[in-house]
Amino acid sequence: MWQFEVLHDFVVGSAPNWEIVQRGRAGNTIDHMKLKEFAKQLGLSPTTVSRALSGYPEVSEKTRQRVTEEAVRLGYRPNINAVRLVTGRAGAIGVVMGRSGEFQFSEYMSGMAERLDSEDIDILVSPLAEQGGKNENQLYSRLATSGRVDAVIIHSPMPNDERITLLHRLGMPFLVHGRSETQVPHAWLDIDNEGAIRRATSHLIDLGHRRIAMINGRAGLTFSLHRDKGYREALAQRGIQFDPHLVAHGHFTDELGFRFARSFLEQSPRPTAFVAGSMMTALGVYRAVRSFGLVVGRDISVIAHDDVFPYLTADNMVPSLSTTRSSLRAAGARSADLVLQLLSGRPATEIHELWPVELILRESTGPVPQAPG
Amino acid sequence: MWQFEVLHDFVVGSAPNWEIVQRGRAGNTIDHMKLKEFAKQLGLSPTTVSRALSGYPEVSEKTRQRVTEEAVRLGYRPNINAVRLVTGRAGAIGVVMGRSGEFQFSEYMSGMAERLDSEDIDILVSPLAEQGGKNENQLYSRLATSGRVDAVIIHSPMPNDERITLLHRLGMPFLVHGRSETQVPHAWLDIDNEGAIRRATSHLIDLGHRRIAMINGRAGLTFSLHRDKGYREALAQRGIQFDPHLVAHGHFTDELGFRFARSFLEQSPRPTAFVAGSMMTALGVYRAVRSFGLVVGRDISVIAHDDVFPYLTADNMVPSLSTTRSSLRAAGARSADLVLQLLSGRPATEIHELWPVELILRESTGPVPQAPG
DNA sequence: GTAAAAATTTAAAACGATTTGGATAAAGCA
DNA sequence: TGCTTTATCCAAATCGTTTTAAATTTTTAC
Repeated sequence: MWQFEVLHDFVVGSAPNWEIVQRGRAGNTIDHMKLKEFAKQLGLSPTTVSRALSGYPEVSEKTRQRVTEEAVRLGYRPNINAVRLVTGRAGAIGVVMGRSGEFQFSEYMSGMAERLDSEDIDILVSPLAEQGGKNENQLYSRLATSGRVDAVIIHSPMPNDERITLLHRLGMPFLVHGRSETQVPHAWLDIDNEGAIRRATSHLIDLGHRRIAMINGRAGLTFSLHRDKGYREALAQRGIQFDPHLVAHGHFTDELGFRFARSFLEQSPRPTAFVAGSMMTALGVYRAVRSFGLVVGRDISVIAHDDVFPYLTADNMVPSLSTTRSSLRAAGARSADLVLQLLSGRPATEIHELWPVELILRESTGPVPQAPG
Repeated sequence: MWQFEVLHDFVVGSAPNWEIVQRGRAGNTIDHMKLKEFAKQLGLSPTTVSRALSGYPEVSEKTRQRVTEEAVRLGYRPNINAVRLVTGRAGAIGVVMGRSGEFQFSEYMSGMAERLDSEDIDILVSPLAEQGGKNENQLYSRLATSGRVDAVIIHSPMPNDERITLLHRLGMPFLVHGRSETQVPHAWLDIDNEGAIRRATSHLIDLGHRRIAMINGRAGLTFSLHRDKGYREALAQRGIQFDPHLVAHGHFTDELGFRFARSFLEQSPRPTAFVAGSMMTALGVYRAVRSFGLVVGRDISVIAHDDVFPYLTADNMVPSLSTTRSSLRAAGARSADLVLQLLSGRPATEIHELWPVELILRESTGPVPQAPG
């Protein structure tokens, strides 16, 4: 065994709060041209200028042309905070980031950013970092009533998600990334987790596997339930008895993938195939399989769900990993799109989108070995 | 070889822009109590109430007590957009998210969120997604002048980073996560990349390694240069000739880790040790080493830099991975802290923080094998 | 050529807070 | 007590837009 040596600890200091430094109007050093001034330079009234820039019809095309051109030339841009105050719009979509800091998060966000690039809308990541039920509700409530966002995106919903009821009651538009069974009408975008896992499981059964282990997401979340359902359906269709000892729930980490996989492989007879919840989980499963002196793709088949990350691809694993695949980035982009539709008045009840999931077979899946165990 | 089968494609529709639906004051369904109303209920003037809530000294403690209590009871909260307009503060810190969507991003953000939880400040992720130099400047400029943020955080700086000059010129407070060599004074928080890699490399040399390959970050970025410097220094100290054929630059993906490592291992004599830029890179390196029928920790030593991710840990790799380690989450939290200090008036020139990096030795590093090549 | 209709433009009133510059009440001092 | 100082509180101005309601100009219709 090698030496375990810690040479340094890093130092994290503390700091004073953001105190009031100077009273009086603060603001940035940058001083913009104001509407009044700009209008005067154009020889127009502020009203006309405002309308011209906002694209209202009461202004002649010739004037609008001139106004927009001059705005660029003189560098006039409306003060966003004044606009927000008077219109009541915030120009931002809220996303709540949990303390756990999921690695999927940035991929989804990046997709959103891609779509919002052309709009004048920001993403507000709200540091509502508390965990757990009650407090979390309070925090969503604060976000919704804070006036900082025009809409909110809810992630990882549960079948009966209080956040949905809450936001609906508060009249805050929101999109659920995932699904819920609440009666409350709500817009959602989800991938077909049930179908994906059903197909993956069926395929494994087709290959002769009978003991198929399933490493699912956190218990209680809708997508975990859907995946569970798909898994059970596939088994039931082929008359295979469901075995609760072959199912586990938890965060998508390599650590849990490893631990769960190991505990499954210790069983006798051991499973001959795994359905893994994420790429990280799959890494753990691969490691566990190897630690038993077994070979993925020959002794043990593995299918994992892949959200398509640029930094970790199924094709590159050894052996290459069979996956159910759906682009999280695309989902992020489309989510942003749907939120914009929501804000432009499309009723939430019309916004339901279920994406099919690809099943891509690679080297990690194969026929069940002749003499298992 | 297994079948490669695509069963479905997902469908991404398009959508109309966020058009003007109804004119007239929009706003949310939620109608808050207003200051005037609230003040009247208390029998006080708006001025006093405002001051009481903002913590100014001109109000008696007794009154302040009453005001804050009643505010909670009656649910009064100042309209944030009115506050923003009048104070000129935005109550948000801006972060620009590149189109590439680094996996490290969410960990850093999560750290920021942790620190900002107690403050009334948001993180604004600006969908300034364009790539490349010129355009990116424009986009930073827009963010800085938009009035949407009070400060900006710059990531992955270059030694002579235009963004720094730009933000300084615009008078927008900012913190550099990383370092730069610009003359422009600026606040920064960085880890000691040079020292970390110097130490890692030295350690490998101590173990007898002479051909040490280095998979670095993207070329031109300050931290890549620092790491390069540390690497070269370590070699120079021991009189080992620097070999440019043993150095590569690129994004931190398993793919590049694999490809670079393979190309190095094809050389003769081949390297006996690797310094890898990130955990993902390390995954690729492990894979490449195995693909040559070699064993990490015996034939080939590997040290990688670890930003401490909850979902992928060095201890769990097989063999466990020796790392230079520094918590990105902690850096995020501290960054938020420093930005708050900056906003409260602490001069940028005083805010320079260099964090030492741990070197943690595990199983992936060992003495150079007797008959290499 | 004039009246009515349509197309432009505008002055002034919001939006909801903070801050200025005073006013009032309470406390301190001779 | 009377005067000054200090501790509280307040009315009105301000932040920079959008929107209302009304005024002007231009076009159309007869």
